[in-house]
Amino acid sequence: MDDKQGFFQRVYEVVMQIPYGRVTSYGAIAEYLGSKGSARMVGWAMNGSHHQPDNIPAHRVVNRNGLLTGKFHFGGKDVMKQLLESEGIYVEDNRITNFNEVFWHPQEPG
DNA sequence: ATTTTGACGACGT
DNA sequence: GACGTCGCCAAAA
Repeated sequence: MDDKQGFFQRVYEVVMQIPYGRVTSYGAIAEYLGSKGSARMVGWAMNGSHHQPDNIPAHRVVNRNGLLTGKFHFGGKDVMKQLLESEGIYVEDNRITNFNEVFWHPQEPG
């Protein structure tokens, strides 16, 4: 909708489409956007997600290992973990144990 | 305009 | 299989 000012807005739209109780990886989003190698840009976009008008479930985005790499950006140290657990996602030692079960891919039903 | 960065990923050792 | 390095690419300083 409206004009996409850049790569960031594109990322936000995809992240907001992540279903409840599901997670995805930076690379998956980047690949969906056509820039497979720009997984870092996705994370960077998340850095600005806080000042976005919409609620960006950035806690549902983890790296390809299912590791909560960006948990430090949520203010607290275990905020991200608790958010994921609140959605039925099992997290242990900053890592999603059932990552394979809750993994979600953009533009795919599930 | 150039340089630095950065919540990653894949490959090499 | 753990650790190290390179590569990608776009935005902020």
